[in-house]
Amino acid sequence: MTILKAPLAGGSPLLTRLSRLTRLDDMAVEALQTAARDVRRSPPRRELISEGEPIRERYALLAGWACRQRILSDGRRQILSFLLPGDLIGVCQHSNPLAATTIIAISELVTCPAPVADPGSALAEAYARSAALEERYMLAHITRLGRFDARERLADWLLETQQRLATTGLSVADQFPLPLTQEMLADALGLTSVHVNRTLQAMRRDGLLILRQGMAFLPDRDQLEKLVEYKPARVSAGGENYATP
Amino acid sequence: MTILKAPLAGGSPLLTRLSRLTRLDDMAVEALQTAARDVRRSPPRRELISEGEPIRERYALLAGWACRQRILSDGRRQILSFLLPGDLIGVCQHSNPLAATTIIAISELVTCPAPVADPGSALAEAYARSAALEERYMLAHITRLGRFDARERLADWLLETQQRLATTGLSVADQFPLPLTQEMLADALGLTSVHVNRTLQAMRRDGLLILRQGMAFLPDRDQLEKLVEYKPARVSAGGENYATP
DNA sequence: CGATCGTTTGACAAGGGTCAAAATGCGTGG
DNA sequence: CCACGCATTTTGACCCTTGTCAAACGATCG
Repeated sequence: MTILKAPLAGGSPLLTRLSRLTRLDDMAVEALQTAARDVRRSPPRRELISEGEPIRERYALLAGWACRQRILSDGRRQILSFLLPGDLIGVCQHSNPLAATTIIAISELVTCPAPVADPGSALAEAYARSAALEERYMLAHITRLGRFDARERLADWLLETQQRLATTGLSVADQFPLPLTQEMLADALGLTSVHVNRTLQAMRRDGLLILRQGMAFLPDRDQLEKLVEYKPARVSAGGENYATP
Repeated sequence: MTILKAPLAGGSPLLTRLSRLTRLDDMAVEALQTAARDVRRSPPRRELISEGEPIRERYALLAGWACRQRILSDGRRQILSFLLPGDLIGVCQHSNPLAATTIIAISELVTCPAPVADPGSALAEAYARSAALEERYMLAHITRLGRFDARERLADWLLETQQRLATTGLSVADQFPLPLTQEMLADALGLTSVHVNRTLQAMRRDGLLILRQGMAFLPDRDQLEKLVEYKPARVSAGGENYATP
C-alpha cells in the first residue's frame, strides 16, 4: 500500500508535517493536496517577503531552504530562523498583517499557496500548532544565543535542524542536507564565519559531525544531546505524530 | 469626565493595551471589564506556569512584572521575555497546549482571568495582534542577543521596555519603574551581572540613563535610538492606536 | 546589630572577533 | 579538458570584549 508511505516518500512535506501536528480531516487533506498542485519556483536570493510590507500571500514551502533575516545599517546580519520544506510562510491570525521580517530564498525554492483555514477547522488547528512550534524554535534560539557557547550553539542547532528535517522525511539516520555557507550559520548563531569554521573543525575532530558535499551527518547523537540537554519541541498534550501509527 | 482618562489612569492596563491594538466592540470591553474584577495576587518568585505542563488557565497581568525563563542543569538561566501589566499569559490558539516556558513572578502580581474569545470576534483579533506583537519582541530579542554588544543590548532593551510601559500609561516622559536586579537584566541580555553593572555605569556617565530607587529615566532618547536604529514594533497596517484619537 | 541581598571594584583569563592572506572548490567558457 | 574567476573555507597573528573569581561596600529587614 502506498498510502502508508506516501506522506514521507513522495507526498507534500506540508501535508506530512501538518498531519504530525494534529489529525487532519478529509477536507484539510484535500485542500492541502489541491494547493500543492499550484507550485511556483523562486531562485536563490529572491526576497519572498520584505520586512514592514503588508503580507499579501501565504505560501507553504515545498522544497528548498529559506531564512528570515534582519540587516543592520552597518551590514551586520541576523538570521532569525530557517524555513524548511513543509513550513508555512506568512500565515497569520490577524487582519492587515505587516511582515515582521524579510524572508529570502537560500536555495531554489518550490512553494505553493497555503490554503485558507476556516476558524475551528482541523486545518486551523494545524496552523495554530505550527505557529506554536515556531514559537518554540524562537525560544530555543534565544536560549542558544543568550547562554550557549559556540560549540553548544552548533550542537543544539544541528540537533534541532536534523529533527525538523526528519519530520518530513528529509533526514534519515541522522544524515541530512545542509545547503548553508559557514557565513550563514554564523549569522544565525551570533558568531563570525571564522569562528564557526574553527568550531566546526573541532567538532569534526571530536567525531561529533561529518560534513561532505552539502550533507551533514551526526555520528554521535548522544554526545551532542548530552552537551546541550537537548529536548525535542512538543507543543500539545497527548497528541502528536498522528500520521504514523 | 473620567471616561477619557480612564484607560490610561485607573483602567485596566489590559483594556488599554488591547484597545490600542484593534478597535474593541462593547462585547469585548465588557468581557474585559468583567474579568478585571476577579483579581488574584501572587507573591514574588511564585511560578505561575511550569515548562512542559499543560496550560490550564489563561490570565492577564494587571500589575507587577513577571518573566518567562529557562534554566539549564548547570544553573545558567535565560530570561526569554518580561511580562508587563496588560500582557496576556497562557493565551493560545490551539487545543491541549503545553507551556513552552516557565513563568515566574518578579514583583508581586495582580492577575485576572483572560476572557475567552470567540473566533471572529474583536477580542480574538486583539489577542491575535497581541500574539503578533509578542513575536516581534522575540525577534528583536534574537537580534539583540545575536548581533548587539553589551551597550547596544541595554539601549535597545531599555527603549523597547519604556515603550511597552508607555502603552499602558506606566511610563511618562521617558521615566518608568524598573524592578529588576542587574542579575535579571544579565540573564535576559545574555551577559553577566558584573558586565551589566559596568555597562550601566558607563551609560550613566555618558548621560544615557539615570537610575534611582527602582526608577529608570532616559535623558537622551535620540542618542539611544541612534545607537541601535530603534524602531517601535508595528503589527498591522493602518490601524493601531484606536484608543487615543 | 547581624544577616542577607544587591551593587561595585579589581585583577586576571579566555572566548571570540578582526584583519589579511592563502588554499580549496566549482561553475563557466574557451 | 584546461584555465579562469569567483565564492567559500582555512589558517595565522593579534586584540578586545566579556567572563571569572573574590572581596568590599551598601542598603534593607527582622
